[in-house]
Amino acid sequence: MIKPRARSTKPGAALLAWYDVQRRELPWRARAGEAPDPYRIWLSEIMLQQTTVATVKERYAAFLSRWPAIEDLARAPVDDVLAQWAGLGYYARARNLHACARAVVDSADGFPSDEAALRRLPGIGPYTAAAIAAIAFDQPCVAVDGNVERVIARLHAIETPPRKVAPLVREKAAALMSPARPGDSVQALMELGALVCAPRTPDCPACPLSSFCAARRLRAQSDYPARALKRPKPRRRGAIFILRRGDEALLLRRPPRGLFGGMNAFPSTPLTQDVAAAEFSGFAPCAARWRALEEPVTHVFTHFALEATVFVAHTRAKAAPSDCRWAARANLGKEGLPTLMRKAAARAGLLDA
DNA sequence: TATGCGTGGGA
DNA sequence: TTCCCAAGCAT
Repeated sequence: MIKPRARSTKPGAALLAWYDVQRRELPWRARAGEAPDPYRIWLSEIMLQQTTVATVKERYAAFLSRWPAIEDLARAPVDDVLAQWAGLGYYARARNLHACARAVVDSADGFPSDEAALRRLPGIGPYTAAAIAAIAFDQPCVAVDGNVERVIARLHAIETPPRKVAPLVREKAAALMSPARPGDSVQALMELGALVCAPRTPDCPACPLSSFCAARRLRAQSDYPARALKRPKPRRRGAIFILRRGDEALLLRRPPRGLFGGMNAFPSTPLTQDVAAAEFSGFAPCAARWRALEEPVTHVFTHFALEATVFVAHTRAKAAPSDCRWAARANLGKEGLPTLMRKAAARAGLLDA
């Protein structure tokens, strides 16, 4: 008795057939048969770096509405772009986005379609360069993101540790690409990872590649991809200082780099360091009658958890301490504060929580 | 190459 | 509560 052959189709073709039916309508995604807009693809790819589709959907619409074309974005002051980005995190993305817009608009050739040229632009790394080249320009480039790595690692039961797995994943992903439809192939792999081959509970019965999947044969889907060992997240303490001048002005500063680089922030202890309560006063922006609010604000970053005591003081001084500026309280919402700083402002009763 | 860099949601 | 992690990049 000959076993019936389940693999009637090649995996790459099965993947595309699945994508043609199951693909989501996304604001930045061209509909079938429509030409993609490189500006929109690029903007979405930058926003989507380490950020969920649900979050990006909301922010993308507002961003695109404000700057409909890359020339508009290039013309805008970088501070406006950062303010619009506030709350999205990883603020270097916004600085690089703006720098990239200016570089593209200043160049005679417009938006590059070549992976290598894209890779040279600020904020565009290996994944994003390949994704833009494939999706916006239909070039045969293999974009490997977290989704693709997971799909491929399971498909081939790859045991290679995460640090060294990239070349193999890339090779296996390339084998799934359709030469006729590179953009759709790339998106299909990512879509499969997002909708079916999910990190925790893959829906294998719904997967077009299930009959090819080594991890499924081993009944060990959750063992792939091999995960890096995690280090415990340090807990740090710090203080945030909110100085009020009368009822109309607040003291803000912009950290030049690092955490919240370029963003508006209240003066604080160096938040990436653990600072004991006894040391707080040494970091206040000026001498004043600082009053500590009862409940600290807590915030969890990628690499540490913070508990910050919020201090408030009033002053009548006109001059702002060095590195700082006065901002109208009424504009606080528009200034574009990072989420932690919004929490602090809310705790002080200056913003709605 | 290992680390720093935000935030929000789901299990 | 805690953990995981989401279309990564720069240095």
